[in-house]
Amino acid sequence: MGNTPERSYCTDITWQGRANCQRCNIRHLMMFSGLPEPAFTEVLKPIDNICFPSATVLFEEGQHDKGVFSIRSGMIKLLSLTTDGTQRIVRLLGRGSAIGLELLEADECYRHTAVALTPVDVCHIPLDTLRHLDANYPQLCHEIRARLQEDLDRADQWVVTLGSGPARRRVAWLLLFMLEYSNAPDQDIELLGREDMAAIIGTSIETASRIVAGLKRRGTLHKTGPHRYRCDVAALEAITRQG
Amino acid sequence: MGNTPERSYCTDITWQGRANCQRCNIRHLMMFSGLPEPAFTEVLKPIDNICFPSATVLFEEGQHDKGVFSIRSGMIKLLSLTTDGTQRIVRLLGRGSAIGLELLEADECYRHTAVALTPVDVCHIPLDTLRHLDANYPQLCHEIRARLQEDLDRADQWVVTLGSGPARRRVAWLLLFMLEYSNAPDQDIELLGREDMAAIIGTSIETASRIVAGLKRRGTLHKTGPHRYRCDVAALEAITRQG
DNA sequence: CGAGGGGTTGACGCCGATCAAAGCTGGTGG
DNA sequence: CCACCAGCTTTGATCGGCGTCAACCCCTCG
Repeated sequence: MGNTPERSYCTDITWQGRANCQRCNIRHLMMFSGLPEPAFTEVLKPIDNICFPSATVLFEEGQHDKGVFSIRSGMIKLLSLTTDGTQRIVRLLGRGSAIGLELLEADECYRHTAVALTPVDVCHIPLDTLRHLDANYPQLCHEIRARLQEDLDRADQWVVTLGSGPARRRVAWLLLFMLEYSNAPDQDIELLGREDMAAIIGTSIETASRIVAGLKRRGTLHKTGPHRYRCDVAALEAITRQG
Repeated sequence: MGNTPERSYCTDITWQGRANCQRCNIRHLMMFSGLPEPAFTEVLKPIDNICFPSATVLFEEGQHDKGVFSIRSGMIKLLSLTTDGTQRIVRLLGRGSAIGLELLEADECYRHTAVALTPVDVCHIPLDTLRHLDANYPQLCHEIRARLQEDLDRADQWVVTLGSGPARRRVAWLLLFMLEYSNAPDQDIELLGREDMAAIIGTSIETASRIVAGLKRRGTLHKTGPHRYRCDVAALEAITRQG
């Protein structure tokens, strides 16, 4: 309860407990940002703020009733299994995104498995709470709809950019997306593991590795820390165009 | 104004004019199905029912202000251009689907180009009309949200099934989707042109052609009319699993 | 029935999958 | 603080699948 309660309450990675959406310092990014004050007090209690370590499975495809998560920080992958047993990553989500909104529709079960790629800080909203708000505050439906539209745009973008063309070009797109998603201050990103990259661009692990290794040799990727690399954006964009 | 006005009014392919949503014989499938009666009279006039021949471009990526279309019959493809100039088809849509809902979000421009794959019968809803209804009838937002969720599910499914694995398997998936989308009474479908198939599964035209030709030879596809083929569903599902 | 455009097929080369092995790197415990 | 280990990354060799270019065929529509 010092001078910066908004920050110390829930972006502290060690803190776990009741969410305080009114004070939330990234509230403008979150799903409830447009709700009137009464809705906040009404809804405050059942919403939990939780931190999970990297690699935690938040939920699995086909499950239900676990509720919706709103991401405060960190990155989460949504994946499905293909008929040959390998995983395919369908979307990457970060700060401000919500996952599990599909529970609001009739069948009430998750369409994907959600796994943390980094330590994540999320708010958990029980389905009943969300339904209640959804029924009483029309503004929330618009907010959710906008998020679905964003997800849809992103999914379509993946089909177009990561779903065709030579593997080299797809890697370039992926790196550019990572830069964008992580809001990198300079042009540093934390590289994904090769297995995840392969599951995103739809190639073998070895191919992903060969291409990344090539980019490093050529200086397009320059190491700045453990798993961190600075990207030559111009070079990546060039690959995006020619191959 | 005979005995079957619902049918003769607007499923007649030669008729063009005012939409009559109240009498619409596929109204239960359409976006306005949940609206109260006053909303219908209020909204009736600005909505047009239109038929377009095959290959018509309904709108193009980046345009705005043309409004939203609700599909009464026929099939429409949504496509984007890749960086190398070839088209990539992102989604197929048929009866009951809406296209252009992205206009409701802030930037108000289409994300894709929409082209009729067959003769289509659509209702055209001006953006202002939709906005007005959206603001006054909360039920409509839920209806639209459900449609976005469906589109999202379909987009994700495409990434997983049509975005990886050998070309043979992708063609099998595509044919199974076509069967599902077209609600084929028996297991007949109208095959797409090879260029469209290639743009959906992300291969060259020749590869798509070779695979389809192979399926014909093997009897998995059996000709029943011009461009029409009966599918051996079991065989396609087998390909889906093994390759 | 006749033209035209899409569909099919062949030959060839390259990209990327696969299998296998070696090199790094970060984390752990002495 | 250093050595070591496990898992991840990188690299090599080989092979099959798919893209490309080109020619031919056939079906569809007028």
